[in-house]
Amino acid sequence: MSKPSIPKGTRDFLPQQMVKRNYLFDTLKSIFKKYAFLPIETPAVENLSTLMGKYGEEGDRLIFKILNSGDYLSGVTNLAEQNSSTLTKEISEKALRYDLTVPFARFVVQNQNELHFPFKRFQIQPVWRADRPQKGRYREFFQCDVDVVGSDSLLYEVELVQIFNEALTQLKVPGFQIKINNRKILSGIAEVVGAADKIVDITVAIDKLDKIGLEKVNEEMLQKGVSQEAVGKLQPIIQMSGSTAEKFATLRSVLSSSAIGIKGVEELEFIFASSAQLNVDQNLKLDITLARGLNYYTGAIFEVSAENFKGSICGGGRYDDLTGIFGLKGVSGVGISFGADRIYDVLEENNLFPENLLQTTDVLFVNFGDAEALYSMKVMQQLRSRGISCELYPSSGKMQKQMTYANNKAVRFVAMIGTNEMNENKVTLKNMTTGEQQMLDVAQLMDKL
RNA sequence: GUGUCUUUAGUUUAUUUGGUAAAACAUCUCUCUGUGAAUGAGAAGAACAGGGUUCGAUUCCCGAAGACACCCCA
Repeated sequence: MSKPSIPKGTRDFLPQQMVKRNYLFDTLKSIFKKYAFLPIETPAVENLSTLMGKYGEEGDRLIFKILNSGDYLSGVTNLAEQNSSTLTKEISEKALRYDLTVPFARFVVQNQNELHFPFKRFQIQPVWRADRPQKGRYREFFQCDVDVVGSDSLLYEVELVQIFNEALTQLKVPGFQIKINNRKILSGIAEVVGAADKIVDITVAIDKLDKIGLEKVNEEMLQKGVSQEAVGKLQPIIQMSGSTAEKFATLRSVLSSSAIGIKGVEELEFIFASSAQLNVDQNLKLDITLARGLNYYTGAIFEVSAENFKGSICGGGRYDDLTGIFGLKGVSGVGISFGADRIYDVLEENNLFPENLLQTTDVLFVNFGDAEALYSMKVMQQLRSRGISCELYPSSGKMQKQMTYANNKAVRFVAMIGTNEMNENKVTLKNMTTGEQQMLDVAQLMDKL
C-alpha cells in the first residue's frame, strides 16, 4: 500500500488550525462589513480565456489548467506540429482561478445590470498557482479581497489604507508596513528617462538597492539595456532620501516634464495627506521601487510587509481598464488582497493568536446504558436549545475510556446520569478542571454552564 | 524555469566500512466494567510498493517525491 498524500503546496487543516484560521477570517470579515462591503463568491474554475493574459507572461505559466474531459486529443489538428503552448489551448479550456480580482472583473461585467455602482465587495476564497512552493508560498491559498468598482475617487484608496491599518492592528501583525507607489509615477519615470519598455527592469533593479548597493544597481540596469544617459537621469530618484514630503519634492522636480508622472505624484500626495488627517499614516510608506507584476494596475499600488517575514502579506492597487477587457469600458476599480496564509504564518511564528480560541464541547454525557443514554439525550436537547454544546459518549464502555475521551478533547464538564440520577431527576456534574462534582436538576445545570 | 538539501512506524529522531532496524511521544489493551490528565505491564505499527550496482542495499548510484533558496508573488 502506498501512503496517501496530497500534492505539494497544499495542506490539510486540523481542528486546531481551523479555529485559528476562522478567527483570522472572521476578524477580516467583520472589518470589511464595517466599511460596507458586500460578500460574493465566484467559481473555483474559470474559462481559461478569462484568465490568460491578465497576469503577465510569468502569471500565465503559473495558471493551473484543467484538461478537457473525454477524448481531448480527438479535436487536435496536426498533433505533431503542435508545441506545448499551442496545444494547451486545444486541450484545455478551463482553469483554476489565479486570484480573485480578475474573476471579479468578469463577474462585474457579467452581472452589471444587477449591481449598483460604486459596487463594494469582499470575497474570501482559495486561489491556485502552479508555483514552486517554499516557506510562505503555497499552491493553494486563501485571498481575502476587498474591491470597489465604478468610481475613480481617491477616497477609496484612503479607505483601503484605513482597512489595512485597522485589520493588521487588530490582528496584531508585528511591524507591518504599508508600502505604496503609483504606476503613473513609474510611467512618468520611464517617459522622462526615455525607456518606456524598460520600466520593469528599472524597478526590479532599484528594488535591490538595499541588498546590492548603488553601483551594482546601475550595473544591472546597463546590463538590461538601459542607456547610460537614462541611468544618469535616474540617480536623484534612486538616491532619494529624507521625509516623504522631501521625496515628493524630488519626484516633482525629476518628473516635471511628464504630465502623467506629476498626476501620479499628486494622487499619492492626496492619499498621504488624507491618511495623516485620519491618523492612519504611521505605517504608510512611499516606496517607488514597488512595481508589482500584475500588469492590470494603472494607479496606486499597495503592498504590505511584516517584520521578519520575507515577501508581502497583502497587495493591491487601482485598475482602470480591467473590466474593459471583458467589454465594459470606463469602470475604474481599486482593491486590496490579504494573504491569509502568510498572515497566519506570521501570527503563528510570533504566537499572536488569542489563547481561548479552541471551542470544545461544553459537556460530555457519560453513557451508562441504553435507557440512561436516551434520558441523557433528552437533557441534551434542552441544553442545545440554550446554545450549549454537548455530546454523549456513543457506547457504555468503561468509565475510564469515556473520561479519557473527555480529557483529550478538553471538555469542560462531564455529566453523569445513572439510575440514581434518573430516579431523582437529576444530573451529576463534574468540573474537569477542578474535579469537583455535584448533583443538580436540569435548571441548575443550565445556570452552571 | 535554476540551484541546494532531505527522504526510516501516525509524529520526531537513532542505527550500519553495505550483513535481517532502535527509541520517545501518540494510538490501542490490561492494571481499573460510576470517575480523567499518575504508575506499571503489554500490543500493533517503518526503511520512496521505482530502477541500477552487489551474494546481500535502509546505507552506494540513478530516478522520483518533499523542503528550502533564486525568480516571481499572497
